[in-house]
Amino acid sequence: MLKDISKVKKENISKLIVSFSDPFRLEIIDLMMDGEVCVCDIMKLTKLSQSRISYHIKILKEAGLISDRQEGRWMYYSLNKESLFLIKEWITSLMDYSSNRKRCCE
Amino acid sequence: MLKDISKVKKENISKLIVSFSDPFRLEIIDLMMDGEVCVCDIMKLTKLSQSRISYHIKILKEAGLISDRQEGRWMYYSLNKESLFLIKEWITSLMDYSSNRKRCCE
DNA sequence: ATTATACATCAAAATATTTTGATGTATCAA
DNA sequence: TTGATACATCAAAATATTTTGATGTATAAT
Repeated sequence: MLKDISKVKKENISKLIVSFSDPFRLEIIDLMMDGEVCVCDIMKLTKLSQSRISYHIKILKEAGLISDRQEGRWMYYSLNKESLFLIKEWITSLMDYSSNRKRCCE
Repeated sequence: MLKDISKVKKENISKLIVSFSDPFRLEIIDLMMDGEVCVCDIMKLTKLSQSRISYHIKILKEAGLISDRQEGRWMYYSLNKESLFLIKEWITSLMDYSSNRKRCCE
């Protein structure tokens, strides 16, 4: 088991991964890779309804995956590199551990 | 938007990430980091019911995240490094893209 | 002040996922 | 060949997530 990644961190990871685990949210994340986006842009590009987008945005925000910035009536959303790094780190540690497997039930 | 990661690949990623996105599955994955495990081990270590474990195992397997190997009555499960690598690659590309953000709505 | 825009929030309905307990199947041991 | 073990599968119930449409709030333009 992972000993170097604390319980707290694992819970963060869990939330982050849940936030990733929806196809529409993946799509939104994908849009954000070109830079900041506002809800209006996401609407134009995805054809999802406004409240539906707001809902998914909220989940991404609560997981800490994206940041927002207000400018007048517009909200700009962008990816949080630190959160992405957390997940990457988690995956990396999984890979490291899984490379020296033992046998069980013996 | 990501251009170098194909649609097909993205759908795989989506399935992989969904398979990650459950706390019990994360726990099972965590157990697998010490090596192969059988359902009996997971039962002992997590106190989840057998069919419940089977259900989650099935999801992990269908996503391609784990492999199985039968030995008599025992099924041994282990993490698939290649799948972990796929996710890692995805995260990496997200990070690369998100480092040169543009502004939208202009 | 009034109206329009951009978005958030809410509650109800729709949908999807998970859990449970029962049953099924294959392997093994006696 | 009988019974036990290890696990898979199934259908129903429980639970959680998502969607919808309506309403709310803040900003901005007239």
